[in-house]
Amino acid sequence: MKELIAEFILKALRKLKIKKSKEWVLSKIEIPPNTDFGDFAFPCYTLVDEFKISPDEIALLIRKEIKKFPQTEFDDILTEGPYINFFIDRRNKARELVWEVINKREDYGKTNIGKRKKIVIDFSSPNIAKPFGIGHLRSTIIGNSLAKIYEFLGYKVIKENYLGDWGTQFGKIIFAYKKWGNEKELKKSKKPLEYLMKLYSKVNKDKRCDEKAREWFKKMEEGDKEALTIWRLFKELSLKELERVYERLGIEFDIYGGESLAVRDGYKIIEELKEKKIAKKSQGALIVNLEKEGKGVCIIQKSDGTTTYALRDISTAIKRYKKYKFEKMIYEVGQEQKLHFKQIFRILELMGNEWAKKCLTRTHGLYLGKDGKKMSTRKGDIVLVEELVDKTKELAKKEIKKREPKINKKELEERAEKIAIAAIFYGDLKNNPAKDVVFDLKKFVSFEGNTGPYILYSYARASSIIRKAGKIKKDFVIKELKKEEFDLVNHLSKFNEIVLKSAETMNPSIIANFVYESCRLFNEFYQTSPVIDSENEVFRLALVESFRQVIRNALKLLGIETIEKM
RNA sequence: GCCCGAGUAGCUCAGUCUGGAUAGAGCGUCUCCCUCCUAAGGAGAAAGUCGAAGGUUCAAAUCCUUCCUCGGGCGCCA
Repeated sequence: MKELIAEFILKALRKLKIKKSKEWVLSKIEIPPNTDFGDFAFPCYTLVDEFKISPDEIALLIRKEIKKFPQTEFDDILTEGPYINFFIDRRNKARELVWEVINKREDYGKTNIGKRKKIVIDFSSPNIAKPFGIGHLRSTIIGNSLAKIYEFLGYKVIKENYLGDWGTQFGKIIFAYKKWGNEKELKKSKKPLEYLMKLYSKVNKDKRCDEKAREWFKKMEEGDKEALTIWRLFKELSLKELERVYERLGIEFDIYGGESLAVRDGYKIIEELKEKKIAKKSQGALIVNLEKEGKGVCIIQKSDGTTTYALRDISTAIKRYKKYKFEKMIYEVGQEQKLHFKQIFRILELMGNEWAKKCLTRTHGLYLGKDGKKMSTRKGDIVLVEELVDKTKELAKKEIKKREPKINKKELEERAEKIAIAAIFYGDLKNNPAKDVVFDLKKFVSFEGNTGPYILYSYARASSIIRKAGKIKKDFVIKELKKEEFDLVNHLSKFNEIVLKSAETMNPSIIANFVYESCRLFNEFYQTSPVIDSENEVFRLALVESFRQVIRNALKLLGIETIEKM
């Protein structure tokens, strides 16, 4: 369509003795901000130098020429100030869109640009010495969404949960456990991680424990039996709890990796780094100095001989490349780790790994406390993911009961759970990942406006119409197309380009915003245009069905499930 | 000090990459709409020096420069 417009404009310009290339014209054609203005527009102030008259007059002149050409593609061509606005055959567009969505179903919006090339996504990756707090929720939700987006585009995605299961913090916990804890209490405790957590915060309060913690960590690295037995016990308990949460959230991984698996190969890398003279000794530690490149200093091995997470990350990256030969590897991590990964990628490159440039980070902002400052485990303001889900779920239950007092218990539970998860996932994903989010439970749990429940509610309304109307037919004739109908159609037709853009920018919020806008337009349509028993019933039903399909497809990419009733 | 982010309505944010029509939403405030497919909804109103100043351009929230504010990072935490 754009091509055709460009040709018309070129032809008109030629008549008016102005020379321009087709590329130039194409680059100037835009889509108006509002469908009232038309479907495509050509701005004429781009031609003031050539014409030496006002842009409004240029628009009139060009339009006059175009009007002379025989054409059937456009419903209308109008000028509005300096713009020439083209109106396409909207009924035709509506019919095509609705057919396409209904025929393609869950494949609507899919492409195969990925061609099964591999993308490794490292996400969630919680520190398992701590309970699963909302600090790790962002990575979990965003990473999960990115994985689904790339899969939708035909990539083979490998989802890896790279557990923080090694390091000095385990030394701390072991020390604290040996000093203040015991196995009986740990096993008795319903939430063993909370028990460990108490020990952890106790040990953090006392700086004098750091030395002991490092000693215990050193023992772990040296293979000390007692240390490793305790460590294994903790890891097992953590994993159990984590898996339960992941299941609730509907999140799956292809692989549970972990730093502990990277230690052995780490020693080989130390040798390589020394040999290639990339790393050197400094103050007793082994470091790679990247200060000249503005990337600071990276510590590879501490002065007591223990490994660092930098080393383990390098080791893991190499192992992954050997295994997958990935096209891309994305680390979904907090922004505070940006420098760390810059260092890792650079060191990999210095080691001669060409593929280092295929590694990138998708960094997200932090959840901040109400004071606008970082929330920290140490301050004790940790919010557990399960607690958050439970609280949100309680609220959802209340709302459901208001509307449906007689609902049976099983259905209530299921529906409330899905609403809660939608609220939490959507509440996160609607934000640009790069930005910090102030954590406000009230906002998370809010069900009005731009929220997960609003989306689910809109969907449920649409489903209700379909339920009552019965079968959808495709043999409709659109007599008249209302603005609310076309705006919805027009918006739904952008789904594919939205998915591509969100993949390109690794930003699921683009899809979330698309979903919101779709629902807003649907609700407007819902309010103004009765479906059942209307003159346009067949078309409107098909449109409602298209809306449902697109929302389902889009929400799936965000890791959110729809519900039919609300 | 240096390096990354961010600064848009009272609050929370879209829009900035790729400059163009009246800067959009939600929450909150005010006014309407359930004899009608789910009011967790819709319509309308009030509310903006787009952090500041320069610059580029026919045109700047958007691009460039400088500055200010906030957050994060910067050698043995991850």
